[in-house]
Amino acid sequence: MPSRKSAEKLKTVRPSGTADENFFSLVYEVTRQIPRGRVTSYGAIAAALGAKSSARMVGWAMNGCHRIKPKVPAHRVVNRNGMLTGKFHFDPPERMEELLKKEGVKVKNDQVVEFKKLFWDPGEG
DNA sequence: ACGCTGACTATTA
DNA sequence: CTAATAGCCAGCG
Repeated sequence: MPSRKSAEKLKTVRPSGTADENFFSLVYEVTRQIPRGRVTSYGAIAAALGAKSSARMVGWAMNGCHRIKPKVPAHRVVNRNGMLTGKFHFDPPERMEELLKKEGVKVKNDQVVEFKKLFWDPGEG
């Protein structure tokens, strides 16, 4: 069973009943559903999971995105302004906008162009 | 165990 | 308009 799901094992799991690993898994899942050439925000994902107030946790979950099995397009996740705030967390920081541009998303000054138009809501998928 | 930090967001000044 | 503050919750010293 638990073969790869341990992706977010970076914390030992807490039986307290708080965020738990489920939240992390959901974040990764939703992030994977982002269509190519589209982007979304941390808050949108958090809200889709019922934790709109915990947008930070989404960002924190992204911390382990690179070690997950199915690659997670974290580059498609930006802040609510469309700014690539997490670009510095990528292997090479330039990788984020590089991938976005490759998918057809224009990036200017670390910010997604026409972000409002390219925005994808997890609930619509 | 306490406190700071952080890939966020909304509100208030 | 911009700047500062509060709320969120998990990880680390």
